[in-house]
Amino acid sequence: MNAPVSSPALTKNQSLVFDVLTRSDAPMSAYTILDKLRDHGFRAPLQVYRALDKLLEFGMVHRLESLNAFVACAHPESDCCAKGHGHGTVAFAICESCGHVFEFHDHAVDHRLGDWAKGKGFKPAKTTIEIRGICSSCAA
Amino acid sequence: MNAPVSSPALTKNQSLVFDVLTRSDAPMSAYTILDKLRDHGFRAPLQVYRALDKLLEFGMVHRLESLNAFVACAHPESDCCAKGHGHGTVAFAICESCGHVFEFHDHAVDHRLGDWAKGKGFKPAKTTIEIRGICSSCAA
DNA sequence: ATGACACACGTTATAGCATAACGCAATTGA
DNA sequence: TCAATTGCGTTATGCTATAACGTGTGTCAT
Ligand SMILES: [Zn+2]
Ligand SMILES: [Zn+2]
Ligand SMILES: [Zn+2]
Ligand SMILES: [Zn+2]
Repeated sequence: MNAPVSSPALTKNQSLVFDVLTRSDAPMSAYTILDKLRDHGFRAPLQVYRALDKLLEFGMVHRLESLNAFVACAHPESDCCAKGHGHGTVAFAICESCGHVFEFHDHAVDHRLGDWAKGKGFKPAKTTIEIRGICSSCAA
Repeated sequence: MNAPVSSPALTKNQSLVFDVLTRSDAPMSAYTILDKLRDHGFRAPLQVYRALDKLLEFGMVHRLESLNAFVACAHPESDCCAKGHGHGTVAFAICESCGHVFEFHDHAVDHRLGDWAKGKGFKPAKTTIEIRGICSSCAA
């Protein structure tokens, strides 16, 4: 199993941003994070974006492209092969009702897309998989 | 095979936007489209966004979430099952060097994600699959 | 120590993406 | 004729992200 890219001690700003994201039960935009952190001295978007850049680099946070928002990494226990983000592509299911995000990894999908790329000579750098829909709780 | 949602005759604005997208060999942002159409009387972003909304609804255009940009639909011939967008999820491979977008459909991926959703009781509404990377031409 | 460098930080300004809200005109169908 | 619908144009606004500047701090080789 590959290790994460790196995970040095977080700076103050990085910790603050990560804590806010971890406590949230839904994705947050950079500006929402900013508002949550004004009491802690945050004044400008760049303070958030710079922290997010690092957290993304460390694999501790994910960006949801279809929402322009961010979530703390939350692999389910079963995704042993994706621990630390050292391997494979992560997929997200996003409930449009409650906002909850399910993060998972699927080998078959991963390999299948990899095969397509190989067949075309396409070199993947980053793959985005996001399913928008309604979660079981909200559908009930 | 399912038919497209609908494809009535396009209005003038819709045709203009679609033509610009069709002629382009790379995705375009709404504002880039706007600039291309100033000579045709376009003055405001809404004119573009309203046309895009309809074209998306007709399945003639796709939005690339990871780029905040749009492409004309371009199924390869082999994707017989995805013609007209009546079935399945479309995936995109986006070259970060030349900007070219490859659109394709993969049953296995589609079904695999569907199975995950079924297992979780999640009702998918729209699925985004985008591979950012380098195409074979650019890697050579 | 001193200088060079890397890196996090703070601030201001700007760029880029998207929609709200208003009103008008043409079309359609009762 | 009279709604109801749809497309259109305009102005204003909001949300997302980065450029460019300078400051402070720690590390490390000289
Ligand atoms: Zn994760
Ligand atoms: Zn839900
Ligand atoms: Zn298509
Ligand atoms: Zn290329």
